[in-house]
This record gives sequence, structure tokens and C-alpha cells, in this order.
Amino acid sequence: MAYRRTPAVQRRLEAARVRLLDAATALVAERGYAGCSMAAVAERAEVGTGTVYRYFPNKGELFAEVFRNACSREVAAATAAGALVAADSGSHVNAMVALVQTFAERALMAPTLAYALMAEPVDPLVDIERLAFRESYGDALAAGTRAAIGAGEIPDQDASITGAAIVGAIGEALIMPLAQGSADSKIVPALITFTVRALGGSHDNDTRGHQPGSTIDRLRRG
Amino acid sequence: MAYRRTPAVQRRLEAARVRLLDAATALVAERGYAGCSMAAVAERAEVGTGTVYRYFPNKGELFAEVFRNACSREVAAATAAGALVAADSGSHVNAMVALVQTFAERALMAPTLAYALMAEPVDPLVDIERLAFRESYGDALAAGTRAAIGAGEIPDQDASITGAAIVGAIGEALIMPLAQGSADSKIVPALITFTVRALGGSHDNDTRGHQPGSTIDRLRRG
DNA sequence: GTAAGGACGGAATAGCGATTCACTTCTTGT
DNA sequence: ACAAGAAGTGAATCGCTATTCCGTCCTTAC
Repeated sequence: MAYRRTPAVQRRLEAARVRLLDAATALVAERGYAGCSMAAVAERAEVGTGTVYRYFPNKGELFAEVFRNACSREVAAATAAGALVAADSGSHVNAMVALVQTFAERALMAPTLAYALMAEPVDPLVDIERLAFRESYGDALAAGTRAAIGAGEIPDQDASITGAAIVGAIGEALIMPLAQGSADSKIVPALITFTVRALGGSHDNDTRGHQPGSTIDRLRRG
Repeated sequence: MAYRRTPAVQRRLEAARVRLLDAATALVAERGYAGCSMAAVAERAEVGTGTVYRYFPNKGELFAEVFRNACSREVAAATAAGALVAADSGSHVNAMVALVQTFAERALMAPTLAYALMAEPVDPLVDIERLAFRESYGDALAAGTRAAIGAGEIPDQDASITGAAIVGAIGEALIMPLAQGSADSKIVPALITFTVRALGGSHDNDTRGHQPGSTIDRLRRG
């Protein structure tokens, strides 16, 4: 009984785990899930293939965690942008516009990752995370919709359906640009108009707080 | 040189090909793509596994054709419904409503197939057909949008983006019901309202020609 | 009837990447 | 320095199913 897991080792192990997650995330962002064999992840993290299995029971679990992290980062950024604008402008519709805009711009900025998160064929285990991702976005939008209804900004409607529909609309409209790489600059304004109309509201073309380096700008850039 | 492919044989071969396509289609509709091994298709069509390869070079090609057929059937039904209403009511917005409604109702009626066509992870070769499917729908909706803009029914907008966004909205809002099987009856009206608002138009709640057995009813069911 | 040329069947194979495992290397406490 | 026990390694294995292969069975023309 000579080997005790000392704090230093514990830290090294945790660091290795993080390195594996980072390697996997980077690979997805670069090549998509298709380019992510376990061997490639191991190589990128500079460990042996077998080592990966000392940290994750199988590929599905590893990438489920990768997707979970990436998704929650995205949702957090978008909802934070929405909350910021809600507090700042007092308009729930404006808040939803900010949310949608942040979602779309971040997706266009990291197209391969966005495609993987939204549409690429992957593991069933990972699909669950993707579903959760879309659901989280939908929920955030549904919450905004409810708030806007409550404030009388938009007509009464089934907020859950509206939320899901907006997620789908944004996602679908982005997929073609994402698949190619041609980020048409007019797509985001068009989607914002679409969203606001679909909600049944109106929105002042608010530009407060959109200076480079502002909080909301940082949220959009990630 | 004794065996010439006689017309009778030719017909038998074509029939066998159709039987294979039908078997594959039925399997997709019943169990989804996941339940479609080549062996299962062969068994269902009552031929040996190897025989399948006398008709299709590989699995991807077989299912690409299956998807292509199913997709064009769906798109044809929806666009026909739209055209019918356009001619009947003179309103392009009403036509788009009919298109969306037909799309959604048919999807809810054949949920496993709809899920496979829209969202299930499949072969890359098949993915191309799926993309084409969504694109066809988007194009049909974009055409309707353009017509409605031209007729002054709705404000000017990028019709391609609007078309794609509507496809995405409908698809996403349907996926959860499809994944489960709970076809909430209020989802279709909600999606219609969403669509009309997003277009920026209004629509009279037209019920002409919606009697059971009418042409449009047949399009929706068929 | 029969030989040529296909068509069919389904067991055997191939290929691919996830996963394992027997071994090496490292860390720790004495 | 040493032994116990972990952690790391990567070649070998496994599992799965698409695909091939070759013997058998049909169809045709004479």
C-alpha cells in the first residue's frame, strides 16, 4: 500500500481530463463529429488511445459531455444577452431579438461547431444533448414570449410552440450558410424581422450598448 | 447465346425492384432508418440479401431513392394543396397556409416516416436527399412568398430566407410531437398563425373545400 | 433436351473504428 | 532503494453489418 492519490496527482488527472475534453471540442469545431475518432482525440491530447478510456467509459459519454459544455456555453451567452437587453430597454421583444441575434451571430462565427451542435449526424447519446440544446433555446424563447405576452407587447399565443418554431426557423435558415461557409450579412437582420413579425410585435431598432467591447458585444463574440 | 432478356422477364425484374423499394419504404415508415438493415429489406421483399445488390449498388443508393420518392410525394401533395387554394381563393397567403397545413398534417399522420425524412441520423448519401427535401419545401414557400409580395399581400422581404425559416419552424415544432406520438391538435393552428404573422400578412380563416373527400382533403390524407 | 447466360441465395468476408488488455512506466510511502 | 499500486500505452480484438462470392436454379433459343 504505497501509492496514495496525492493532491498533486489529483490535479494532474483533472487537467488531463480537461485536456481530453478540450481536444475533442477543438476537433469537433475544426472537422465536425465525423472527424472525431477516439484515436484522433487521443493523439490531439497527446495520450495513448487506451488512456481516453481511463477518463470516459465510451465515446458517447465523452462527446455527450463535449456537446453539453458547448451547448450550455451557447445558451448562456444568448440568454445573458437577452437578459441584458431586457433590463436595459425594458422591452421583452427587444430582449428576444438580442437572444436570437446572439445565437445566430455566434453560429456564423463557428460554423463547423454550430453545424455539429444542430444538424450533423452523431451518436444517439449525443443526440440527447442536442435535443436538450434545442429545447433550452426553445425554453428561453418561450420564457421571453410569455414575458412579452404578459407585458402586452405581443398577442396571446402558445409560447412553447412559438419558442420551438423560432429555434427551428433560425436553425434552418442558418444551416445552408453553415454547410457552405458563406455567411451572408443580410441573413441576421432578415431573421430578426422574421422573429419579431412571427411574435406579432414590433421592435425599435435599438443600438444602445452595441459598441465593440461592450458587455453584449463580448457575449456575442464568446 | 440463348438467354435474351424477354419483355416478361424485364417486367418481372422491374417489379422486383419496385418490391424492394416498397419493402424499404415500409420499413422506414415502421421502424425508422435505424431498423433498416439490408438483410431486413431483403427478408421483407422475400429475396436473398445478395439479390438486393443486383438492383442497387449499395445501401446509400437504395435509401436515397426511397427518400427521394417519399420526399417528392410529400412536396407534391403540399404544393398541390397550395396551388389549389391559390386558384380557389386568389390569396397567396391562404395558399401558403394550405401548404403548411398539408405538410404538418401529413407529418403527424405518418410520424416515423416524417421523423426519418426530417431529423433521423442517416447515411450521408441519404442526407443529400433530405437536404433537397427541405430545400424543395423552402423553395415552394419562397415562391409563395414572392407571389404574395408581388400581390401586395405582405411586405417586401428576402423570400428565400423566409421560406427556409418557415420550413425550420414547422419542422422543429413538429419534432417533439413526432418523437413521442402525441399529436396535439392545437399545434397546427398555432403554426398557421405563426406562419401568417411571420410573413407579415393576414389570412381569412378560409374553410371552403375542406369537406371530407374534397380534393384538398385527399391531398392531405393521401 | 440442352447448353448458354443470367438471376438468386445466403454463408463467408471485409472493413472500420470503438474498446480491451497485457505490459510498461510512473508515483508513493517506508 | 524498493515494493505496491496506479496510470499510461497502443497493438490486438471485437462487433457489427454492408458487401462479395460462388454454387445453384431459371429462362431462353435452338
